[in-house]
Amino acid sequence: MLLESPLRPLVRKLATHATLSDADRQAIISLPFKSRTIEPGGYIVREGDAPKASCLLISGFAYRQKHTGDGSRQIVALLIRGDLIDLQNLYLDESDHNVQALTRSEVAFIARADLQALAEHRPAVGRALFVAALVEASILREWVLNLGRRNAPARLAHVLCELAVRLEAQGLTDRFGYHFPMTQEQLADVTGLTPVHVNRTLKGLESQGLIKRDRRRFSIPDWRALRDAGDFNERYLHEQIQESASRLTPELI
Amino acid sequence: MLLESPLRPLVRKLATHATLSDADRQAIISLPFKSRTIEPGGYIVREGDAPKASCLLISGFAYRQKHTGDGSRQIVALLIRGDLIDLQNLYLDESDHNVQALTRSEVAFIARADLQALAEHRPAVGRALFVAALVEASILREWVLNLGRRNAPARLAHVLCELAVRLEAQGLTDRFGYHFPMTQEQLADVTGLTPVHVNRTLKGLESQGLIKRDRRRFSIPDWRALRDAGDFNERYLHEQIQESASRLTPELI
DNA sequence: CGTACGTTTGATCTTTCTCAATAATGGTGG
DNA sequence: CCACCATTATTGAGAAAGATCAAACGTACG
Repeated sequence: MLLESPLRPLVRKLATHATLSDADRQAIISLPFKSRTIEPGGYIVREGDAPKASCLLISGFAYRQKHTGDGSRQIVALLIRGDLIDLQNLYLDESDHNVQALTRSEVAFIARADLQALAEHRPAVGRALFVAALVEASILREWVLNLGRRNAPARLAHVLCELAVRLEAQGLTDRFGYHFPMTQEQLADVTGLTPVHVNRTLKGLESQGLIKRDRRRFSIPDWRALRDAGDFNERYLHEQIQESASRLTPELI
Repeated sequence: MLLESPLRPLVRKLATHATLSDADRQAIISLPFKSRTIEPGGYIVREGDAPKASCLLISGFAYRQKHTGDGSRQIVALLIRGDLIDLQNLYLDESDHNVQALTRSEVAFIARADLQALAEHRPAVGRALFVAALVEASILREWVLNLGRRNAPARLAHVLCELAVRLEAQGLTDRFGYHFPMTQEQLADVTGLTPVHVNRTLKGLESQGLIKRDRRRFSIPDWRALRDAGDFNERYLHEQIQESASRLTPELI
């Protein structure tokens, strides 16, 4: 029924938060789109852009970021396969932040009008898109809490937990953990810290046995311990799928 | 045409981000609702709630907040007249944060089904609600940047600038400034600082002539100076209304 | 095998927090 | 109107988390 299509990850993403019939799924997959490959560091959206298309991430990783006037950078969202890069620009006419590829990424561009039409004709899809926007806002609220009220070890642990859950929902983890190719400098921009402090903190988490690292691959030997260290409660992710007994199999890398 | 109604502020709010016909406006104002008064500190929404109604702030001030496991608090959004308190709960089934009244507030509760129906039958209204959610996310991104990458004086200045712009859009400023009845402790929970540091920082801003204070009333003698100090650029608020020549008249309190 | 980029480490400095006390302020009952 | 109380604002002194500066070490890759 559902043929393999580049838009499959979008269906999977929307379905983690809302209910979609097979017809809805088929309609999404049938959307006309143009696919483009973006190299690491390449911009997908620029602040101030007046975009004509809405886009989504088919493969790879990306992030949203903003700069202060003096040039320091803050990453305000992490995007993984299936995430809508440009839900903002479906109805807003000027982008308020940048989106940059973390790895080589495949991006599907869908005309605003097509997506808007689909949302109107298929209420379930419109609702799913709305829900996606609401979930994104929920994640942002948790990030505000993370930055405002947690110290460096908890902040990092929290981000690593969030990634574990979101990547798992997209089938991007294996029993050894997950690969997330972010430099420590970028992790610093996620957590509002300096790269030096990220380095020391990461080593601290590792020495406590809360995480294991091998290059940019992370594994979580004891999910509960990391969750506690990061004060992580996945409620804010609003994922419908049932909690699996074990998150990541606690094995060595 | 448009009778004075408790739902008027909602129309005004939605119209700052999207275009609504008179019929749309009338339809919004005609929504059935139940109004309730909440005392300062009272909860309007509690984390974990499964709400049956969506609600909006008719008068007064409120804020969204979350707690960490060890009990410290972070305010993640400020709500003023006309703001939708509960857009989340229009389509999500479990609240991920608390909403608490800052002052005595009047809140209108609208049945989820009614608002959902309106959004479906009147695409412009549905779009306006979607846009409201997107703008809220945009503000959250700016807050993440604010908390992650700005120091205490800039953080506070930024919050005061945002309030000036948003309150002005709702007609809640006068030429002397605006009244925003938040304690320094609450301001600390907004900015991720401690109350003591907020106090010192506020005094610092005042001694530099960037703000004036009288109780919980703020005035901005030199808009440009405060905007620079707070690294504030109102793009992220996505307000359609034209920039007025002067923000707040620079006069004494 | 050299270059560029990322990671790690050390030493020192700043911002912000913590703890503690004092001063205003607003509201209340007499 | 006044004394009293609770809450909020202010100030000081010392401590701590995280930033900054600087250098060395690894690793990938042409």
